[in-house]
Amino acid sequence: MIHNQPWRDHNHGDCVQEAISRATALCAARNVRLTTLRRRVLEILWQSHVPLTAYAILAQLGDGARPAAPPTVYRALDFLLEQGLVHKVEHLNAYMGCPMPEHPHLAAIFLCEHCGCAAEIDSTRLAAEIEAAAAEQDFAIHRQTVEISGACSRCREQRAGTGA
Amino acid sequence: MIHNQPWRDHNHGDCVQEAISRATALCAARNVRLTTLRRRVLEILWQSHVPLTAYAILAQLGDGARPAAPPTVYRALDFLLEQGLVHKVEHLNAYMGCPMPEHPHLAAIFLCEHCGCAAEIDSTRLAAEIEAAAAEQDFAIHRQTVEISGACSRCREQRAGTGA
DNA sequence: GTCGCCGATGTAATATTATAACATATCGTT
DNA sequence: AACGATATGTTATAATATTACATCGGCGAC
Repeated sequence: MIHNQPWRDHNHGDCVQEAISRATALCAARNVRLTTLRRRVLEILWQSHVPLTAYAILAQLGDGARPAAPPTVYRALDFLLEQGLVHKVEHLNAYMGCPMPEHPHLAAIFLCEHCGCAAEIDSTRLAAEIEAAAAEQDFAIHRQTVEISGACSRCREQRAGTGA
Repeated sequence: MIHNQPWRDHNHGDCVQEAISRATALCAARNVRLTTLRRRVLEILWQSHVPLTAYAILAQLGDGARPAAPPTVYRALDFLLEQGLVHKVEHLNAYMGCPMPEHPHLAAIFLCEHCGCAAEIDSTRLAAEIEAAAAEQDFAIHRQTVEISGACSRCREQRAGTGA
């Protein structure tokens, strides 16, 4: 199942709104604090489907005068990662909002190298294959990363059109 | 298929020897140069099944007097990565030798968080699932990363034994 | 209420990972 | 030997992330 296809038209306001309301509900249910700072970081990440580096977030956190310091954003990211509200994109050393944070899951992330967009899919079969491989060697899974970089359909169409 | 299970007993000398001889043959066949420096880096990586950071390699490259400079090792790694002789482990910002460098392939890497060992498996079905997911959304794959961190069988047995 | 605790944030310094830019050396060919 | 191409050395710096300690702010105990 594909959870978002940023390279297809969509009402992005819905993405943002839903992400924030889910995060709010989830933190309330878990009795953890989605503070102003943490919510701001989450909002910044949801401004687009392009993953942002910690320092890109920092730049936006600065209140005009001076930018925030690194630990500020790394701590907020730590919290959001723990709660499953964001994923780290290892290929980019960047971070993105998770569209389905309610339950832990295998996040397979497709990354377009041209437009920078990231889409997360939830593939039951992919997860099952990994679990099977782990079971085969008696390996206890703690954390998984699946990232696929390449060219999304929209970018490929555009490039095909220009003969590129 | 599991290509190496470093947490099971094995004659590690065989790993090293085979890796070097395959690399040598492969570079000869491709008419690219496995220079002394590049081979040394590959040998350092094959000293164990624990992935090494670039700076850990650097420290070993130093000839006693002063350590080598970063570009030295990063350039060697670039070459080895291009030739498929090593993989980057994104979870660790580290590098490991590839046991089957002859053909490009999906490297699914299992990482033990206790002993540090890394094992690469080649799962046809896992690769097929990823290809299917990509095809479904008309995505052209360029690069893939699959990493599973957790506890290997040996470490789990040991910890079970101590009640930990 | 206010005292004290604890989690969250601010701040300064520094560690770790990676690259850019340019100089020098080495190899293979002519 | 002269040359071009590839590889390596060297210096500086960029980009990513963490440590350590100070301060703030909410919240319960009393």
